[in-house]
Amino acid sequence: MKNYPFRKIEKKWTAFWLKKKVFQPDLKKAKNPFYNLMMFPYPSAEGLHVGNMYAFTGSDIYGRFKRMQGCDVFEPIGLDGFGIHSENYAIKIGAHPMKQAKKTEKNFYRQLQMIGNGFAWDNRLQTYDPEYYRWTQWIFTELFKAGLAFRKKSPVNWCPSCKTVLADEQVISGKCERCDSEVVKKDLEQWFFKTTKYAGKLLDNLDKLDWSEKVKIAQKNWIGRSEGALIKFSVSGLKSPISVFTTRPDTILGATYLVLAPESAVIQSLRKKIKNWEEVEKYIAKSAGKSEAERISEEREKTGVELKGVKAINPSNNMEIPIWVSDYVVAGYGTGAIMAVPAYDERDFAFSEKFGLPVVKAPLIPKDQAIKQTKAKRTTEYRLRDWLISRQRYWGPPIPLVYCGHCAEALNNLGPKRAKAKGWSKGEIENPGWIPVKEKNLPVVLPFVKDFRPTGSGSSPLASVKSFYETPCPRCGETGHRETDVSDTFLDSAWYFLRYPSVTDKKRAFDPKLTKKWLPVDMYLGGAEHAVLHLLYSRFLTMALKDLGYLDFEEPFATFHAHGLLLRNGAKISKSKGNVINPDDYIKKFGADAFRMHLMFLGPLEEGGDFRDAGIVGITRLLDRVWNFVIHFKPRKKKNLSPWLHASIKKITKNLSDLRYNVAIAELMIIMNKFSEHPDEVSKQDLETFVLMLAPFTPFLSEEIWLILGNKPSVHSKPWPSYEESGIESGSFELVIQVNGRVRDRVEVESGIEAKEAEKIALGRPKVRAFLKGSKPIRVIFVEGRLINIVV
RNA sequence: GCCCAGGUGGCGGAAUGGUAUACGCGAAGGACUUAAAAUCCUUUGUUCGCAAGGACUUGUGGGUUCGAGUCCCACCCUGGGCACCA
Repeated sequence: MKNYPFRKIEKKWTAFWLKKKVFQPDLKKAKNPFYNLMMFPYPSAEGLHVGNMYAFTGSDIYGRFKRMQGCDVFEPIGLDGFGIHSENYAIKIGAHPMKQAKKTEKNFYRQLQMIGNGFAWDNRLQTYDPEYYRWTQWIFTELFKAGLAFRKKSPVNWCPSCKTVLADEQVISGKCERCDSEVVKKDLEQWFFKTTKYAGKLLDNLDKLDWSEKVKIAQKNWIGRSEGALIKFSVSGLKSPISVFTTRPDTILGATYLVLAPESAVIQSLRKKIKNWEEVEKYIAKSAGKSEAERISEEREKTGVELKGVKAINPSNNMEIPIWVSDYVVAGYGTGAIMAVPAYDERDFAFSEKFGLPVVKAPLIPKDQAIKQTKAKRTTEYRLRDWLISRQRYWGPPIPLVYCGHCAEALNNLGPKRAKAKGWSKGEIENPGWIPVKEKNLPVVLPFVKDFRPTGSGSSPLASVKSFYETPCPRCGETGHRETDVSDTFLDSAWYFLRYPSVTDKKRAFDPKLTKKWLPVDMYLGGAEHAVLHLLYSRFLTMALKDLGYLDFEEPFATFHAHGLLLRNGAKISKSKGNVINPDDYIKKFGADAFRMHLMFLGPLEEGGDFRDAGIVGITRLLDRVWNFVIHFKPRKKKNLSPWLHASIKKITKNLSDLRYNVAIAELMIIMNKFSEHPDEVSKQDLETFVLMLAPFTPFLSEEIWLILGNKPSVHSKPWPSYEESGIESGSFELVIQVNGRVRDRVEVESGIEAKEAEKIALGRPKVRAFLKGSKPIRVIFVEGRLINIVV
């Protein structure tokens, strides 16, 4: 038995496919478009991670399956090369990210070529390419003009190690998503995208999406809808009352004090009345300096200070109640103020215990009445925050806005109404002095800056490049000052799937005709870790672009499936554990086909798998057997498909649709085992059917043996084998005979036999008689084509 | 604490309420070989038995059912997500 010559074969077909553009659909003429998307990688200089290959292979198999089912499959790939990840790596090795990007790009595309995916190479894109980020910036200006991008000073997440602010979604359990450092709160003025505007839609649409359930649930929790009411508590001597948000207006009789978040503006307005102001101020300052982790690490031991000298009135019973400040109340949620009901809320109870406050178990009153009585307003609150989009870093698309003092003044003189009439955009009016760069002047090119490292000063390295920031105002032409922050990498990846079909379009971000034809994405496969990052941002951006009239759909991904985590010997794969797998080594040693198939055989794609080197020989054995069987194959007279194969086709087809590739591979092994047992009974059609079903898993080998069998390439554009239900039925089956639910005997019988006949056969069997011991059956259950159960 | 997913041989894992342990790895024995590798054949859940055959077995304990890995209840464990969001 020979080993199949994978090196030769893989080289040969890579060149052939490229030359013939087998996997490059005609995007304009395609009749049956199917957009098969996988999450594009962040290219690190270490090269393609085995986890990437696991995900890409899983996605590619599906794409190949759909292609054989008659779809024009579009399977693009690109590089998400802008951002902190690439930049931090460049810093580490002392290279410049701009130069480093070119190197990693070459290496990545080399590797992506090797793994045997059917990529549409003509449509690849890189987020750091000015031809790409030109349109990322255009999206920014469009959102800005529509009032969906705005500047705001607020306490934001700051990563001291990455020296930049981060979005809420990028803080994982109080730590930076990229470097794992503890994130602190800083009061800074930053750019945001108004994701909260779409909170309701982002949540409601989830029910309509065909997505992995766990991802939908993660998004649901992250958006976090709460139905409740705003209740006003008046404060003596204060004009405006304190408004609190509660989901439990029915508990209001038990509200014995109010609590304000330390950042609450209400505290400042009460300043003159507060007798212990110094103490209060000290507390506010102390909690401002705390990191998220610190607040949590104190084991939720409650802290706080009473605002002495001020009292609020509970509108339900007109009782005077004290007001406290405590950091257990979150500033950015609701109104940043709560009514504390220690009798019905654990957290309030803990606070009361600590400070000796009364716990009044007052009766509950019906919600509606409570709302009426207190003249409260029903509202819905979301946990979701606006997307903090600016970054004080170098390696990203410059935010395409210019600050102009003259325009700020002009706007002030005009007033908002006249400004609007004169054609000032919503964004310009709401963010005085900020003017978007005109479309024709995009991209704002990221200049080459020698010292690109983050400064830590709260501004990006671009802030020290005069030739960059000094620029004429796009509106009035006077000297303006460019925004020197760049945008979040996640903005690049929030729209890349829109760009793929239109990569060659120099005039628009995306061609309307191509977009209509190919989008939304038909099948998206990627990691569940992006549930509230990339997947949420993409949905937001699609909704925003739809409202701006650029798209006619509001959900970007019709179907999304999350693949599981690839482990190694039961442990997570990480550099620190030293168990990193380099796909290059395995491809060199076993071939891309064997490596692909091995990865897919480890377990169900959506559940992940445990990579063990030992197991790969099982796959190479199979492929060697297939190879030798084909090269020695001499078809006998028999031409038709063997009847037993119908059931196999059915199983494999179903398993591919369900992404249960491991089971499909097992079935392919069973077919090969049967071929080996009775080689003389294998018809040419049998073998070809097998090769067709093998093709999505082992594209190179399959193409070669397809040719050896006398067919023209490419096997990958041939129709998927069909089966007939009638072909699955055979003349007989094995009847299982149970006595009291336990299997006692089995016997081959004619298919289609009926209950009475089966009973007669069963009762005639000596084994069954032995178990019956002469007693008569009280009940007989017959399952057609399967079993008979005799109950005594 | 809350919300998901899961717990099946030595290991990865199969199983529309109907033959549990498919397929693969590993292991043991044999064939070929001077020998080894490769390959091929046989065996391989536990246990009692010389055997025929029996008993037990899908995290634990209950339940529904003629029949439960699968459905229901309670609990234990593992992995993931959220975490003072009122």
